[in-house]
Amino acid sequence: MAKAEETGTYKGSGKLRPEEMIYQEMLDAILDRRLEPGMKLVEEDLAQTFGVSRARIRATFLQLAHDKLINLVPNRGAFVSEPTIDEAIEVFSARRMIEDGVARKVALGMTDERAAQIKNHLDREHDAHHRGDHRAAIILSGEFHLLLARLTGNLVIEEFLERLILRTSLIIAMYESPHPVDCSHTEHDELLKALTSGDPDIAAAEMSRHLDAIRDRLQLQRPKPGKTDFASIFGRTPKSAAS
Amino acid sequence: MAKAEETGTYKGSGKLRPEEMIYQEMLDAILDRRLEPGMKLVEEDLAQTFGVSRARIRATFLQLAHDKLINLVPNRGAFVSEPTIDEAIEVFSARRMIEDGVARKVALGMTDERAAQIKNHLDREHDAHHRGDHRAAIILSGEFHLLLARLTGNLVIEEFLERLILRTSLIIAMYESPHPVDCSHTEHDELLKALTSGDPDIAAAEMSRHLDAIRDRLQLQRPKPGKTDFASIFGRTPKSAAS
DNA sequence: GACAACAGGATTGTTAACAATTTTGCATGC
DNA sequence: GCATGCAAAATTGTTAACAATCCTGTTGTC
Repeated sequence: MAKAEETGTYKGSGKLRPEEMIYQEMLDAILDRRLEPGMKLVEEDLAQTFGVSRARIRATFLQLAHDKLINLVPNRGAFVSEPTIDEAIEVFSARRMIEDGVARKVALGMTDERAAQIKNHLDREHDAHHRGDHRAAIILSGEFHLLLARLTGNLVIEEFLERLILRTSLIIAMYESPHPVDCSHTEHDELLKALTSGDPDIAAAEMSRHLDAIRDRLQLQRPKPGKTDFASIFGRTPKSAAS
Repeated sequence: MAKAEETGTYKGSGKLRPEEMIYQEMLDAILDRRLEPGMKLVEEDLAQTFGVSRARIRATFLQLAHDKLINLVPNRGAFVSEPTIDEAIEVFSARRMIEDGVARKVALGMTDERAAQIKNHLDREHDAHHRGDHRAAIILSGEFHLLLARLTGNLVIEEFLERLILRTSLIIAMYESPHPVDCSHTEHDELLKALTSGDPDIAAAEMSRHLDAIRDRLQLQRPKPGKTDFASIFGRTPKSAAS
């Protein structure tokens, strides 16, 4: 997961491994849309950019491809993933299936200390929101879900959900509605309330509602069947072979 | 997933890609325990065995490591995973969390055709069992769960569960009780009954019960804290520096 | 006899060069 | 003008050699 703050320090002690560093950098670039969906990733160029050999770039590609963040085509190369609408819907559906269970488990194992931990995170979310730091808000929003996964105490779930959240971030970056209406942070408040209610069914229901809400805020219509509509992009009406 | 029958033919048309072939072969070997947990995997040896370069073996290692089937230690090499008891328990817990949701979704979307599809698979399971084909039974048992995941229509869930099932197979291979009591196939019958009941809660409960049962049939005690008990293995009492 | 230092061998990590494939640009013909 | 075919450039796929690291067995010292 991309870090909300102090990006660049890894493992604390300054002993950073180049492998993970490159993965992180490319990850951040993809989620920031500095690398746009569909963009070709040339091995040699990246190798020179990062000052490493092509072999390492290749290994990094395998990792990113495994996380579905890039697309590896034999003999053609690597491309930043362009999740389709169907894929986007599937990711949200998968998250619902898993995070319903997470919510149930967290609700059942709730303690005062854990509630405070969640509350603390919510404060940071609100803070970022009031600062107007949109990017930090998105990242913290993802980390909220990751925190819940961690509270289940199940590393398997945590790791898988981390990947799904990354994919979600890419999907949001790609399909985000132009006028950002991320009222998401208030929904997290509701979620905390449901999680502390003690009723796992309520918690699961609230989680489902929240994930559906995120999905529904996206522009997951289908205005891209076939070829790009350049006419609307450039604000013109198509002319047939203008003189 | 390892194939239950006709192992060796891939993609039907004879156009087999060496990359996937090697992954499959190593996968089968690990699940068969021809490659035992903890065993060192030397790149050069494997490269010669498969007649490919070390680079390809390395790439295959990354895949297997990502699926947690081998362990990659920097500067030391690759080792067949030795899932700890804690990890085993976590995997089952994770599967419960996910497959509860799967069971719910399948129960809600059940049709006669799908029920027949499941029934058909169960017949194959029973058949393998009556033939006494233990290996096929284990594989088919895993594919039963994969079939349910496929019936959710969610590729994300399907792929993740496929990996978890592979891990489970390794865990079973490692912790299986000596006297195989895989009465598992009757449990799958129960599961089908629950899935066709129309009540998602019943389906989820039955799935939980089933997964717990598999786990509880394993020998997940803790008789391995520290070093191996050679004395019991060789049926002797330890002597202090025998003359 | 136990322990530390050291050397040799084995194995992984990395780099660079070469081969195969795809893409691109251009010329040719209709 | 447009499509087809060809050749060159760019890019990926593969191999082999070299460097760095780790393991093992030995030697020397206390």
